[in-house]
Amino acid sequence: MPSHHPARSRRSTERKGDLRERAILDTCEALLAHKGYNAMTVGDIAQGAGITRGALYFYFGSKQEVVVALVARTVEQLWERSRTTAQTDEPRQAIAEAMQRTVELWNEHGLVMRTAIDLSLTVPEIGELWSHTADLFITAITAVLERAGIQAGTEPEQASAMARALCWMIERTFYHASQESRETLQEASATCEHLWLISAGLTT
Amino acid sequence: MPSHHPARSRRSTERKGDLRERAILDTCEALLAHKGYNAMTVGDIAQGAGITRGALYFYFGSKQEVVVALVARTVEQLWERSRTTAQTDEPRQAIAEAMQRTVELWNEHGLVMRTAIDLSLTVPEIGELWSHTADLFITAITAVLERAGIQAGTEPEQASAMARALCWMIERTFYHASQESRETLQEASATCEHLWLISAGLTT
DNA sequence: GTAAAAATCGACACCGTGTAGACTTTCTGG
DNA sequence: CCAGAAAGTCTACACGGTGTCGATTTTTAC
Repeated sequence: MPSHHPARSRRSTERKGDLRERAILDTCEALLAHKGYNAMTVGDIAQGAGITRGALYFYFGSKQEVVVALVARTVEQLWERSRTTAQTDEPRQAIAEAMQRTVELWNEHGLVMRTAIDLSLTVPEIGELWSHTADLFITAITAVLERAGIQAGTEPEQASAMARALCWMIERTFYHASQESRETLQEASATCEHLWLISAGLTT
Repeated sequence: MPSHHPARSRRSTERKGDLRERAILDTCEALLAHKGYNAMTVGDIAQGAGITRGALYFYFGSKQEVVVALVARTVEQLWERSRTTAQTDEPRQAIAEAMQRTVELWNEHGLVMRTAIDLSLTVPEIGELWSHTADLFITAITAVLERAGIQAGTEPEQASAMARALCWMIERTFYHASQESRETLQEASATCEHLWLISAGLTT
């Protein structure tokens, strides 16, 4: 089994299998888009990637593992991006920028993100990945709220709990809106931004 | 096939099948609780209800249909209850009462509600049922916001859109919290209530 | 150029689904 | 009360998807 390349980044020339592995994930993403998780069969993925089922099992142990890898690939991009994004001090601006970034995220990766959310329950690995991602957002929102003067702490009416609720609001709102259209998503974003601003007491 | 009893309420003595039908749904609910939807097999349900797979297919056409019926049964209770609940004019009180009712709802039916949410995508019938339920909530929240002075309308920063976002916030927050404990749910409720109050401009 | 490692294939066993047909139990009306 | 119909139940089967295995071919490394 390939996978798990922790430190061997540039060992020898790229294995042929690495190509296939990517082809499998790409196919999986495409199939997910117009068949959905349940309808998508291991045979479909293999066929799309140009190999047989038997060969696919050389790379991944199951359909679930394929999807876990796909989610991991996407989510790592998210982490990467959020790490390299400039942090603004001014809360109003920070909120606007965060929402803008989130819209882009969902425009680009909405499908995989929705899949991740849907499978969080049934596939523990994905649940892990997604809850870690959510934690990053919650931490960021908490920081903005505190900077805007909301009392720090974990009690129900303090920054931490509020940030969590706002995170879920954004997740769910974007989840639904991203199934519609870009315009819907943009409007949903405006609404969320507005509610975030109000919650932070920044409406004067 | 039984089911579809629109107006024949008290026709003859209760059919034996009605008993079985309820037994099937009860078993399904129980299995859902400690095996989850995917792990639960039609054979499991039949066994739990004291019949064979073949007999179960007399009542329901598939596992999905069983779960749809279970969700429908639960959701009808919700509708029933929300219809018979007193409406309060004073916004602050209306919000407090709504949140209290919602906590009770999730305490009693959390499992089925989470299942409904999870399957909304894959089972259109359930998606229908749940989105209708959400609409009831959104309408109610919208009314409260307007009464509290938020401008009516469907633009991103007006009552309707805000209500939708708040509804998703509550749904998702309760979804997660109800998996933990009653205390967590109660705290989550307090946070949501706080955010709802702030959004309605009722914090003076 | 060759031997080990990587990749691929086809066949198989297993399990869950849904259907069919025969059989039994329960109701209903004369 | 009893015969025919309706309701309920069962066993057996066919199908489709999953995951495994051993044999075989291709690629890579020295």
